[in-house]
Order: sequence, then C-alpha cells, then structure tokens
Amino acid sequence: MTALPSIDRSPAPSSGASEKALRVLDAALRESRFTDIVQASGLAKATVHRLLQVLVEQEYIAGDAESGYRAGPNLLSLAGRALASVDISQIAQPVVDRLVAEVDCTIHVGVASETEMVYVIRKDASKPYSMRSRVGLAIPMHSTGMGKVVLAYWPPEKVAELIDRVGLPVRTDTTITDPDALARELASVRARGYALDMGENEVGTVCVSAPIRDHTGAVTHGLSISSIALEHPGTSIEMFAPQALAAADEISRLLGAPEL
Amino acid sequence: MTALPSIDRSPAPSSGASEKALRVLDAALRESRFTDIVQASGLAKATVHRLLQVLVEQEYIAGDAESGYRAGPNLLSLAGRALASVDISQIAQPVVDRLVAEVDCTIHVGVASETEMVYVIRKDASKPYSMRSRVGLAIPMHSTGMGKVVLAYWPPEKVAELIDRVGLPVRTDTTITDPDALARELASVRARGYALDMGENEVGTVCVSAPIRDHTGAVTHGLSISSIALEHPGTSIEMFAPQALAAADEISRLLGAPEL
DNA sequence: TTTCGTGTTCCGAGTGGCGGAACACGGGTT
DNA sequence: AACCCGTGTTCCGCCACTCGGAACACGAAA
Repeated sequence: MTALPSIDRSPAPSSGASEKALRVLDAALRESRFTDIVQASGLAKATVHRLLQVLVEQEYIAGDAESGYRAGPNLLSLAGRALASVDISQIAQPVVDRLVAEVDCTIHVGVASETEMVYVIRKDASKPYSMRSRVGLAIPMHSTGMGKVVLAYWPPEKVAELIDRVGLPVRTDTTITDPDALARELASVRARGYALDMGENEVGTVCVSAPIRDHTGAVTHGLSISSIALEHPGTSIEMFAPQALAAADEISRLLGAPEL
Repeated sequence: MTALPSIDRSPAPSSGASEKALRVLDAALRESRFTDIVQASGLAKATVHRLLQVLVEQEYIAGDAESGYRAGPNLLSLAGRALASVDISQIAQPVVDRLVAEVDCTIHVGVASETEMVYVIRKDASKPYSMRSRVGLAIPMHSTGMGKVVLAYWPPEKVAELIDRVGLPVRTDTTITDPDALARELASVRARGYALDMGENEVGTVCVSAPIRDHTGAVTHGLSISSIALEHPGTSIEMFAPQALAAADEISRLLGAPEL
C-alpha cells in the first residue's frame, strides 16, 4: 500500500560545505527564483539561503530574491578565464590514446576554421600506414569525413557561402562536387550522427568521423578514425562508428558541452 | 623591537568553507602547480589540498599534481551557462552589432564589480586591431573610459573608498593618479554625459564611453568605442560620442531603465 | 479572515573543517 | 653516500562552523 517511505532524489549525499556551495552555484545558474534553486539543488532551504548569501557577498552570484538571481561579475570573470584556457589537444589526448589502443587505426582530431579543417591531434596505430597528414595541416571540408561532420551542423546558408567562396574542388574521382549531392550527404550525416569518407579526399584512404561539441553545444571540432581501404575484405570502416561517437562524446563532455 | 605579532597578508579573513572553496577554484584557474595555487589563494597548504580534492572529485577542476590543474568539465559547462545567461549580452548584442557596422571600431560592453570593470561583450571592427582584451577580462576603473563613466555616477564616498582600497595604479604616463584630478575628471564626465580615455590605460588606445543603466536606474554597465590613437589626423575619437550615447541609452531602455 | 506560497531568521547539536606539523619522495649538490 | 631542499601528502585533536527543522514575516489570492 504505502509507497517508498522516503525517496532520496538528491544525486549524492554531499556532506561538505564546499560541495554544497558548488551545488547551489550550479543551481542558481539554472533557476533564478529562490525556491526553484532550493528545488534544483536538493538541499535544505535554510542551507541554500545561507550559501546563496555567501555567493552574493563574494559576487559570484548577482541579484536578490525579488529580482531573481543570475551570474555575478566574479563568476563571469572566472568563466571567461576558464573558457579561455581550454586547450583541446591537452584535453583530448588521453581519450585519443585510449581509442587508438582500442581500434588500432590512425586517429585525427581537427578544429574548424572558416573554410577548412586543421588537424590538432594525430595519433598513429601500432602499424602506421604512411598517411600524408600532420598536426597543423589544413584539409578541405567537403571531401573529408571530419569536414563533412562539421558542415552537417552548419546552417545551410553558411555552407552555400563556403561553396561560393572556395567551391568544391576535386580530390579523387569520388569527391562530391555537386552542391545538391553535398546537401543530401550532409542530411544523411545528421541522420546517422557520424560521417563516412570512402576515399573522397585521398585514394585508398577511408574514415569514420564524429562531431565534437564545445561548451555552447556548437560542433567546432571533429574526430576521425582512418584506415586504408579494404584492409580486411568484407569489413568496413563503418564498424568503428560507435567507438568514434563514444570518444567524440567523451571529449565533448570534457569540454563542458551541455547535456549529452 | 617586537615586530607585528601576526601579519594577516590574506586579502580577507574568509572564514567559511564555501568562500575558501571559491578562493581555491579561482586560484586554480590562475596557477596550475599545487604550490602556486596555495600561494595564490593565501590559504593553508593542507586546506588547499583538501578543497582541491573536492573540486577535482566534483569535476570542477581537472588534472592532478604532476600534470597540473586546469578547468574541469563541470566548470566549463557552468562557465558556458553563466556567460550565456548574462542577459545584458543577449540584449545588447544586436545593438552592438549595429553600432560596429556604423562606426567600424572595436566595441566593448562591461559590467561594474566592486573594484573593477569586467568585459561582457567584445565586438571587433572589420579591420581588427590586436587589442588585448577578451570577455571576462577585469580592468581598472580609474584608467579606462568605461570605468570612469561608471565612477562618475557613484557617490563620492564610494569613490573615496575605492581609492582607499586599491589606490590609483599607474598604467601609462597619462593615467590619472591624483584623487582630486580624478574628482574633476568625473565631474566633467557627468557634465558631458560620456567619458574619454586618451591612452590612460594602454598607450596608443583611445575610447569614448557611455553609461548603461539597469532596471533600477543605476549605472552598472558601460559601453565603449575604441580605436588606436590618431588613426586619422585631425579627427578625434570624441566624434563618436553621440553614437556611443545612443547605443548605451538603447541598451538601458531594453534593460527596462526608468525614463529615458 | 483564512490560506497559501513566498523568503527570512533562529538556535541547539555535533560534525566536519581547520591547519600546524610530521611525513614521503625525488632531484640536485657536496 | 649523505645531505638538502622543494615538492606534494597525510595525520589528528580542537573547536568553530555548518546543518536544517521549525518558527516567523510578508504579501497575494481565495
């Protein structure tokens, strides 16, 4: 009859003032009304009240009960420094190291610039094929898995503008050179969640690529697992898609990407 | 003979675990080595050690003693939300966009904290000069146009208190360092309605700055139009004062400032 | 008037924070 | 080898601080 006597819905016991303070800080940025902050933090009302006073006093939180709470100057300053100090290659390196041990293929991580992708990490498998890539190398967006995965999350007009500026240069005989074909390809990338490159940039080289999101949720980076074509007949590079997605999501999380 | 019995070199007494945790969090983003964090925070070594463990455990700080500490996923996520939730930036952004198209200079919008200004918006002109500023950067009040425009609307005793606390540090050889001179300058800012900075904060950089009022009518933000000195001989940055005032008033209005 | 939902304050109990001090460890110097 | 010095880590007893239930204050709605 009676249901569970008391449901402890709070995520963690969280004894310790510092933890609670962080919890309140976090909650105060999600909600602005006092009662909602209490709710979101899962702490006692009086506790939240006291900690909130400290945070306001320290100017990490601004506002008051009647006008609502929001981020304060010191938090903004802190936030600016935190985000400015983010170094992808440092953060992603351990994830890439684990991934390369798992799939034994060459891994790349790249950042999107205006018109192309630039490699920021390259990690070879135990038996490196001679791939003509290196950190700092710029590659086209339309003819690589990593580029397509970024383009897939660009607004269509930005893609159109890119085509307008640099065109769709041919790299191999499978390179996509038609804007409409590219649009269809990008739609399927969005649908799958990852991109494939079946020798469109370099003959004999294939890859699966997954999107990396930054703290705003924007796809600014890509991760790819590369191999030479038809290494094992009957298998496809696509079988590594789950691993690529998992690694990319992990890096996104480390970068502070919202939700999953 | 007897020296001072105990020198409290720490900026504030700071009793309370939450305050200390914030102090450590802040320090950890400035320094990466454990000992430097201890130094920067002004707290006891053991205390920093324990709080740092909590922060790492909560994923607000990443890294460890040997590889150095840096911002962790949860802090980045928090930082992203904090900066994104600053309603002033959302509200002011379109106004700033229009303004930059109009005057083709770098525009800043900043918020006042107790002792300094913190940039919340930076928007470059089409030909960006390399300005050493970024969102989240804290700048002095007495040596910047944006700071002076805010100080001008502070009660004199608050200004005196500020001088008392942080002084009037020299930034360039035109920086105002005399309290009386500052008082005269602030009076003329009030009279004109805008402030000028003729290289008082950074040599070769000039700006006009106008006050932004929040919903209570208090001047809590400033907007500035910056340029490099003597870009066009015979012209002055002051000629942009009307535009700065118009844009600042527009933002004030959007924030719900009383009367115009 | 009563009720509800806010936000605020109080205060006793006891626990978790505090930080000096001692320890561990590694890389230099003699 | 013996020493030192600068790292980071752990220990532990005292007591200040946190904790949170409960009571309170206030305004708006019923």
